[in-house]
Amino acid sequence: MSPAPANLEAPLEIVEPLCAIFRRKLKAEGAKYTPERAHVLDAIIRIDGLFEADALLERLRKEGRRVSKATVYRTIKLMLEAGIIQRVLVDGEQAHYQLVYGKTPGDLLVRIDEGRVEEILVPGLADICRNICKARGLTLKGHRLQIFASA
Amino acid sequence: MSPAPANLEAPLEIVEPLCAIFRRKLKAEGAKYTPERAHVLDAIIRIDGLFEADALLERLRKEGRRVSKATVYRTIKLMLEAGIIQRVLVDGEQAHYQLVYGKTPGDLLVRIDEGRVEEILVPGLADICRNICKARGLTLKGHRLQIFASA
DNA sequence: CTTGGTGCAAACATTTTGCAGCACA
DNA sequence: TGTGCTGCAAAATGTTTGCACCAAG
Repeated sequence: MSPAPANLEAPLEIVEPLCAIFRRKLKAEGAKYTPERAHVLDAIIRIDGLFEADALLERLRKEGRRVSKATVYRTIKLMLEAGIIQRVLVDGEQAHYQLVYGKTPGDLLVRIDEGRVEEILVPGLADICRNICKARGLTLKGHRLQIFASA
Repeated sequence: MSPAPANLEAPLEIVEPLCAIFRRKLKAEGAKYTPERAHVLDAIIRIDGLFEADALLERLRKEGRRVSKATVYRTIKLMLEAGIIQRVLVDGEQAHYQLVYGKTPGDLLVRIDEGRVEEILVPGLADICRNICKARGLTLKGHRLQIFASA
């Protein structure tokens, strides 16, 4: 799977509902917007912050949605391709994902003492990265910053 | 396993050979500096940049060292604890590691078009992170930055 | 002897895939 | 009737662990 860079530079249209983006993507490749996919998207939208495939499945089950693990993973992959969510690497154990609302997805402040992860904005960082790329004749495609801190 | 933050603030003694650091750590907990562990350390030292457990094992095998997968993983864990190497999250597939020479381990420039990863230094970034932490009453423990770029 | 280390193979956790049956145009 | 979707279970990865045997003090 691809590196899934955070903070992609291409800004998205903000106003269009995620559901519409997803449906358009599905339609574009002859796929269907099924109830299961709707449930997954719905659950993701109501999660704030990061989520894992596992937790997402559990949550769906708790809400009475009968969705299989396979469908969750398959839907996650579709939503990654659609640019609705992106992969975030937090630890080496499992993949974490986060919703990409029109906004530039943020940098992360990781509290290593309590394990919480907070999304923050580091002003000027994108410019710093852009300059580094420019100095090498490269184009910035995104960045990912994690700050580790404790009390 | 713990998050393994990069760019730890505590500077290390630079001059002491890694082998000595490793032996001291092993001795401190009644463990032994075996030939297998020496071979793993030696191979890691000669790799420049990132490596994966898998590739490390393959390399050892090619050099005629008969080391098992289990020993490679176990040795990697020991070296993580000793602070000789650290885990870097590059993609969701497998763990990557890099050697920590007395230097502060650098930030990463990831060429998404060709898959190469280059270690770079982003001046001032540690200060930016420190200020963000300070503003929240937290102590900076490290950071990790990946910049994604293409030609 | 006792302690720790090794290799192997089995166990694990996460993610992907093959397949038979289902749903809907 | 064909196309895609689903659930299930099996497979595929990457990593860890249990165990029997080996080596060194």
